[in-house]
Amino acid sequence: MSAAPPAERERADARRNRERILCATERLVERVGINCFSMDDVAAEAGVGKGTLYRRFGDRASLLRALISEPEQAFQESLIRGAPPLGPGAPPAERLHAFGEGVLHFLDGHAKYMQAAEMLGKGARYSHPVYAFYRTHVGLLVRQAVGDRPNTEYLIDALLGPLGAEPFVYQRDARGMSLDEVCAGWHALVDAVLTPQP
Amino acid sequence: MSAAPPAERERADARRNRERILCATERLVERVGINCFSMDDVAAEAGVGKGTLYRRFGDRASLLRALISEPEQAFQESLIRGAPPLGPGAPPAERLHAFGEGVLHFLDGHAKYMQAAEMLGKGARYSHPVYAFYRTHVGLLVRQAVGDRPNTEYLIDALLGPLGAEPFVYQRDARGMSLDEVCAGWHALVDAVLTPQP
DNA sequence: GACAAAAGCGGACTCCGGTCCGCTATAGTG
DNA sequence: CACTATAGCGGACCGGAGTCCGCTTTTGTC
Repeated sequence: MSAAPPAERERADARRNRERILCATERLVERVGINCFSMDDVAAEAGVGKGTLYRRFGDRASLLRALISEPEQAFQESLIRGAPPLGPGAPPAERLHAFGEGVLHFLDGHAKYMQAAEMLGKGARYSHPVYAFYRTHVGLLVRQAVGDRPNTEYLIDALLGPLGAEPFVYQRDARGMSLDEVCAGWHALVDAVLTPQP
Repeated sequence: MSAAPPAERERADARRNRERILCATERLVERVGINCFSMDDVAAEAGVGKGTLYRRFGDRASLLRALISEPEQAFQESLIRGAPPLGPGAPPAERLHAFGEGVLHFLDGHAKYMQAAEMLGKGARYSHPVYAFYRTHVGLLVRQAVGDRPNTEYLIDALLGPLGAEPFVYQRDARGMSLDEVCAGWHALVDAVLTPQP
């Protein structure tokens, strides 16, 4: 439970409260579910004032996101510097396949948080830096794989679409697809997009 | 301004109030923008009580959706019974291209409402009947075009992904794409998905 | 037209996310 | 250690979405 970057030097009480808040939130999520507690509940459970809560985590979505920022950053790290096929070294098409599978596995483990975070606050998904990061990554791999073609920019977004939390949860929970089935679909989509048109 | 189905027989005052509410909402949207008025404002502008507002339109999202239900239903109608290539008669691949272009044009005209409606209320997009309808339609066309292949279900969702209001607004407003560019992207995506794998 | 059932109405109320601002603890400085 | 500037704290407060329930209007019946 650290999960937030002590950007510069962090005051002692601030650090203490940050950790209290994150622990309290985790406890509440586990106890009553991610949508069944208010921000006041969090503040009370953490033993801090509401203002403190909001000073550190600007809103509910950010608070939930903070709970998974550690594994999320680890995943991003492994895209840039990890072992192939996720990291550099493998052929681009293979890395692209692995990227989607990685995201889907991540979602499978943290869907609750991701979905809640994506659904709060307008247009959260596209305006969040993580989308920009994924977009750059996928764009690079696509161009490495098949060169620059018309509509590449559009196709990048089309590829990223089903890697969002909301579509994933829909496929898994509403359509009853297994993680493997979703991954298989992803691979089919990647193959379709990378296959040259006649 | 009728836009709501008088499912059975509708009481006179109810009808009067429904129309008042819809008109008032439209006026407010035009005057201050879609996100800058409260439900109380609507009730006041319409000269009805808040309870009346909520009795008829269960929540804010439904109210906004009701404002475009007429053209939306017309579009759906033209998919089923309209002239080709949107309606029956054209080859399935062609109909699929036309379908996406139709949706994108519709979005371009009604993005405000669609986006607001999709972003309010959790998971609105996938649980809304309109998604099921589109899904069935696209599924039919894809199977008519290329038969039943593995992962077809996944690919249907992948095709529908970029036809949502949020991705469209992102592409148009954040990425600065023109409607034509977005449509071109859609066609490329359809071609990619329909092209047989080597 | 009188009556009763029920469909519809309206606004007070609750709950919650997010803001504001006066107060307090902290950490450098001499 | 005393002093001070300031980061951090906390809870009263606000505005808005959605609920509740007693009251009013409508409509069908005789």
